Amino acid sequence: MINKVEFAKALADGTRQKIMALCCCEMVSVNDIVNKLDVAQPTVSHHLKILKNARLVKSERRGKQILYTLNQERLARGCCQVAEEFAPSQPLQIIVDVQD
Amino acid sequence: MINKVEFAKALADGTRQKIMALCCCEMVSVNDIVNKLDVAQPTVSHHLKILKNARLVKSERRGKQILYTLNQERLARGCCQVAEEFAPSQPLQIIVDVQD
DNA sequence: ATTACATATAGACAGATATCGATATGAATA
DNA sequence: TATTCATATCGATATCTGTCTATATGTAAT
Repeated sequence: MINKVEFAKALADGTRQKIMALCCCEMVSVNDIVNKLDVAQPTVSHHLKILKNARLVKSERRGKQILYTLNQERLARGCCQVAEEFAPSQPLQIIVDVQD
Repeated sequence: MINKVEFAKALADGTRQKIMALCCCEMVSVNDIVNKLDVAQPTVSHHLKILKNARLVKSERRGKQILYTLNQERLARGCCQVAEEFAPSQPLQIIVDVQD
C-alpha cells in the first residue's frame, strides 16, 4: 500500500520529474543524469534518494556505476490509488495487453 | 493540458489531501472543513486557493457561504497524464460505465 | 445603516526543501 | 597498495511552504 502524501511529494518537483523522464524506460547512471540536466551531482543523488525512498526507482550496481530505473508499475499503481481515493466516480485501471 | 509539476504539488500535502477527501463527493463550505479538521480557517482558505489554482476544486457561492467540491474528472485526468508520461508501459484509462 | 456571519487576504514566523561545494565511501585498475 | 572514477554524505544557505493571528471584504439580516 502506498502512502499517498509521500507519493505525491516525490512527484512534486520539476527536477525529479526530469529525472523520472530520463530513467523511465532505461537504466541510467547518476552521471548520465548529471550530464543531461543542469544540476550538480549531489543534487541528483539527493533526488534519487527521495525517489528511492518512495520506491519509485530501483537501482543496481554495474561496476563502478549505479544504474537507476523507474519503477513504472509502482508509479502507475500510485496514480490509480490517488484516483481511487479522491475521484471514486472516475475509476482508473491499468490497461493490460492481451499478449502480456 | 495539465502542468504535471503544479498538479503533483497540489496533491503533495497531508492537509490538502484531507480537504480533498472531504469535498471529493459533496459540496462543503469552508467552515465545514474547518470544523472537521484541526486547522485554522485561513489555513483552509490557503489550501483551497492552491487547489483552485490547480483547478482541482470548483466553488460556488450559496448565500453567505462558498461551497467547494473536488473536480474529480480533472484529478483523474491528471493521474492518467502522469502515468502516461512516466509509466508508458503501464497505461491507465478511466473506466467508463456503459450506462453513462 | 448597522450588525453579524463567512471567507479571503496580509504579514509574520518556523520548519521543510532544493541547491551547492567539499569531502567521504566504495569499487575497479594500474 | 595507490590511484582513479562514480556515487553518497555532510554542512551551509537561500527559497519555499504551511501555519498562525489580525484584519479586510463581502453578503445577509436586523
